[in-house]
Amino acid sequence: MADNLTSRKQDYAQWYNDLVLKGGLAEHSDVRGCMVIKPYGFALWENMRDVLDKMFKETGHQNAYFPLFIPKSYLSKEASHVEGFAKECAVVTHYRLKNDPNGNGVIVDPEAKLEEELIVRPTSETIIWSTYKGWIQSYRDLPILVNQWANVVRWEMRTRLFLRTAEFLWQEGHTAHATKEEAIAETEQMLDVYAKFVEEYMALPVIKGVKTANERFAGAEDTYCIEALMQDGKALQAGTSHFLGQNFAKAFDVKFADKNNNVEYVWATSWGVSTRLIGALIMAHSDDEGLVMPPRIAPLQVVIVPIYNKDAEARQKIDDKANALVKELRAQGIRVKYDNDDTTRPGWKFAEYELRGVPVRIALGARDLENNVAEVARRDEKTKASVSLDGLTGHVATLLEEIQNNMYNKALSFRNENITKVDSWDAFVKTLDEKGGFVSSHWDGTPETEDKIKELTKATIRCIPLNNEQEAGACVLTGKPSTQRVLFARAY
RNA sequence: CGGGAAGUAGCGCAGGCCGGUAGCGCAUCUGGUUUGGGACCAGGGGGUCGCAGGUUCGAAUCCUGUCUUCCCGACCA
Repeated sequence: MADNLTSRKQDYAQWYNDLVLKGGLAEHSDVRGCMVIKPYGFALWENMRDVLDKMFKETGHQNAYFPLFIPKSYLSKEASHVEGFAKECAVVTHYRLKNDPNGNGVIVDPEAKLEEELIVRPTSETIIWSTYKGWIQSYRDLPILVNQWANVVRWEMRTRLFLRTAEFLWQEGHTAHATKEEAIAETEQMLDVYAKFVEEYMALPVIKGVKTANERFAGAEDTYCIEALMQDGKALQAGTSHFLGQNFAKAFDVKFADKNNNVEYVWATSWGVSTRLIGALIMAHSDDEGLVMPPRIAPLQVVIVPIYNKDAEARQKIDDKANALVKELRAQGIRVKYDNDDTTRPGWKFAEYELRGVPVRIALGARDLENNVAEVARRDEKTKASVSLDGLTGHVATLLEEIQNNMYNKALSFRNENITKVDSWDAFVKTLDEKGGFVSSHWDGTPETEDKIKELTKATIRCIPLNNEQEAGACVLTGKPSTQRVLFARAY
């Protein structure tokens, strides 16, 4: 059914919006560019957050919390950093309101102007490095491996639910190291953590790579990224991990004495993923019937729907069996709900849980009980099967894993089919226009050529894949010599 | 910030050109019948038509301003 959903073919952007809104994940707030994440959407984020948080801790990190506000002057201490963020910062200029003498509610009290204006963090490198200065004197204070879960604000011109909002939730890891090698290893390790999370939990294959100078984080020496492909053929950066060199240590004068009593600047990394991942999840897996959640992070993994009839006794039997199933499934750690709300009918519930992307649905009626079976439907393939009630719990647990794998494999084939090697300019443009996806082409290595290609095609270099095959070739635009292919795509 | 579209009941929309007591579908509430893919019958409730001015005897409708949202661009996680 879902006759009120826009199809992907009709209007991909509208389809995405419909899913977010009608799937109950989020809605627009009264504040421009900001969204309300609804309980179902937040449950998804919590699941993602919990898995990531565990992975961070397993790799030796601790959580901390730094302020929302950053003194304006801090941002300007690192030149390229300020250049990257200055245009999108919200600024706090006053600390008090007062009653409008003209009776129009409240106004900003002009006498409460801040001596130094505060910016609302667009990211926290500056406040954190000014803090780290006080934490680090000796090599024995290193490394510092800290993460924070926070909200940040970037005043975007144009926003889209989850993909780009003025305020968003994320985590930002900020680490400090004694050596360059150790910092680079940390950067790579966290990229691997992200890739593992996105692939194994979100069922979304990614390409690990390095950004070109144009696409690099403001203030980084190197930006590593994971890039994913959406169903409309556009790429989406799913996470980034930055090797910051000594840029912030120098900007904030953070030095340490090494074992030989030499004073050196500290090496830094930062890395983050945001609620944008939810946008990636939606656009990679969902279909024209609604959301499709990967079981491992789905807020609800299984829903049981009773098929009642007039017979009160039969109804009681269904309830009893369903409640027993819930108990068994919960004991297996499966997130399950028994929806015996009698104000909606089964067909309505089927459509509703499809829209919300619940991986497995179990329907249970009097007829099933007589035959000792249940109807088990899987969301990813939209198939139904009659399954014996004996051992149903085990069946469901296996099915959830199968759905997880199937979703990953589907996304992987799609991704692989949409990486196209292209060696001529005409084919490059044609591939972008007609097929989309990643275009693997030679590039002469200059920012000028990258800019020119972006201007002509709107495609950017998404990344230079890690462990990229070296191969002599000619730049797709300029014909100048090149040593490797890079991945171009139009991107979110 | 440029181009386009739109704001009328919780949601989706009609009405607007041609000013005259605000309507439809869904949802909601009550009662009943139902329940294997978004049930049916009967009855009920819900609106200062985004906001602020103006024109007019009278404005959802005409005029001016303003705010918000969506789409397409520029910018970006």
